[in-house]
Amino acid sequence: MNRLAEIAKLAGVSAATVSRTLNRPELVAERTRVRVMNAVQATGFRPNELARSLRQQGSRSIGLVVTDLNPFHATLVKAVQDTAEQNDLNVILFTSDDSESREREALLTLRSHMPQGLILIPTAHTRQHQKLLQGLTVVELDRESGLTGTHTVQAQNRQGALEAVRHLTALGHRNIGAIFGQLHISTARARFEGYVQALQEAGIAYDETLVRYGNDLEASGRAAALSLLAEAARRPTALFVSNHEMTVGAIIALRSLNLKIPRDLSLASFDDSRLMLLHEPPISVVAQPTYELGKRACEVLVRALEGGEPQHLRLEAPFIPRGSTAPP
Amino acid sequence: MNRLAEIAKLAGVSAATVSRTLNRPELVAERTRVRVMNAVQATGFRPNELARSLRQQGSRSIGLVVTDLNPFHATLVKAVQDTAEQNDLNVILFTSDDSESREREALLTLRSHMPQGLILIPTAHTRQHQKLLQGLTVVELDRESGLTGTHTVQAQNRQGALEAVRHLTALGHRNIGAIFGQLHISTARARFEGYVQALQEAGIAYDETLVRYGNDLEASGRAAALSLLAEAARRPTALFVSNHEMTVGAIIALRSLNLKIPRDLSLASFDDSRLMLLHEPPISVVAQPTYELGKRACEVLVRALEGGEPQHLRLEAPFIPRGSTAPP
DNA sequence: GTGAAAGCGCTAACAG
DNA sequence: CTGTTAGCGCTTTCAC
Repeated sequence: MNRLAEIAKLAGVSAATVSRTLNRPELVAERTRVRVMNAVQATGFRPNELARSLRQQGSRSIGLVVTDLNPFHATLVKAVQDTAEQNDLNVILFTSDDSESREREALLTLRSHMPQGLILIPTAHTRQHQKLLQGLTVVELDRESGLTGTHTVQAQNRQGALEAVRHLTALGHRNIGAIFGQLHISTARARFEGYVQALQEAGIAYDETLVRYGNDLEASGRAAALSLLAEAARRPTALFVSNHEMTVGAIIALRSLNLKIPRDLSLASFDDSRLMLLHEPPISVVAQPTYELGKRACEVLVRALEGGEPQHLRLEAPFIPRGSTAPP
Repeated sequence: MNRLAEIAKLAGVSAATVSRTLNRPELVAERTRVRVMNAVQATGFRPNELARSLRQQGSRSIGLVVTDLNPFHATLVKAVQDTAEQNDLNVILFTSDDSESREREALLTLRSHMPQGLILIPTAHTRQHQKLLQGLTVVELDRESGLTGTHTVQAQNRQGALEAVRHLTALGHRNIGAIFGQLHISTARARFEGYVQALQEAGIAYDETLVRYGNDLEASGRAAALSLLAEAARRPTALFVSNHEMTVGAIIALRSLNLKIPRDLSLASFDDSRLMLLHEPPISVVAQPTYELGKRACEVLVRALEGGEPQHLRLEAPFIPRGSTAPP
């Protein structure tokens, strides 16, 4: 006997009535409703979500695919999770590690769970997985893949980078090194454009020997910083690093070279954290509203599920000058 | 027509045969198998997990309930996630925030998804949720609740704290302040015991005015440190903080009091991170093998699902002395 | 080695 | 307002 039928027997009604009481109580007579609810309370009954989702052709779950699980992503996940819970949704989490196969696997697995929708940090491979997104409400978070029909929630990456590098040029820096992610990732591209624009505004020629590209992980930031400081024809007096993990790598590199911030090199970076704040000196950063990004992504998804046009949110990412940036 | 039936038609067999081909290919003739697999490949078919789980009375999912989602937990989650994926399991994530209602909600929701098992960071309320764990294979991670029949995977908390405080006494400290979590949490209790033992070994009387208790979050560490340094009858010359977030809070407190580490106060803490490593001076820590903890928890769960005695793993948490600890 | 049929636990039409 | 019935997509007997 299934659980629902048990309750039904206990309350002396049919299974359908129990189901109705739980899902559309207004259709049930008060007397009956009370009787059923008592039985439900007494047994601690919860309908089987699998059966319910199967029957309803859709679950109360949403997918969340992140590219990694560093502190930035953890905050995003927490925000999505909290917001989902408020909307009676639960989250199936995947990590793609920016890998094509893991992303595909995540999307395939997700689909087989009949999710309501999907919040996704897209990767370079997302476009080729377009078919797997068919029929799903998709919110792209943090980055954008260029796919049409999806919603997007991201920071004002270009503007943030622009302000950071403007700050450096205003301090008098002319040789400004920079480390970005791969330029086919929208965030890296936007931050790169902000960097270039700030140079232009200051009348500084763009010099490709001052720029390196990593993969957003710490090790690549370290390698990029070492390469930049060892090889650059003109040694930079300031460094702009476009994500948190690579900044950590850069800081480690600077220490190994025994360079003092900001005396030997000014450092400005993307993504605030307590590490950046407690560093000596504190690091000047572009502060993305991380929790807010995740929260809004989930809210956009919820609204989208109720129907509506694609939404495209861009949250402000203010630059916060701190002790790591000084005149050359 | 359901998807399975579609494949069946395409391959000219019955639905049952398609199902067999996917799940128990050895029962199917080679010729048929090839034909079915071709149809599956061609269409990119994935069986509906909901239907499958319902029919099989069990899903391929495991629950993961963490108390928070700070960097420590993020690493645990990633480890569990990675290991689960290798075992063809997927993870349903919940955050309890150490709250009774959120933990109960998580367990109720989880049950309705027919999970294989559960990895759980227990809270003070887990014991009263014992009924909700009935029939589930449970691995307690990081902490232990005292429930019987569960598996446990945790660090050697007492030993770690013991070594840290021994280090402080060896340096000559006699007034050693300490900040712990609530003592009914097993990790806090074990670390407290390590602290007390180290004092005993050094012939130092335990002084309760030197001890504070927080809730494992940053703000409480800050408050505890301020209280300790402002009010303690004998001002401590060293401070042991028993978790990462509270250590961050303590560091902030020390700065606000303009106390220099280790000149004015030695600091030793629990949980390594890049923040601790890059802090100036680097913080001496008890380094839990965080990723390993999550990985082993998942491995224990997988093994437990195949049957077997309750396992109780305790991983070493070595103390790493760094620049934040010095003679008084 | 394969197909027909039943059923996992639930919800939605349809009667009454 | 409530009960009966069918069926979501799959797997698993049970025959053949």
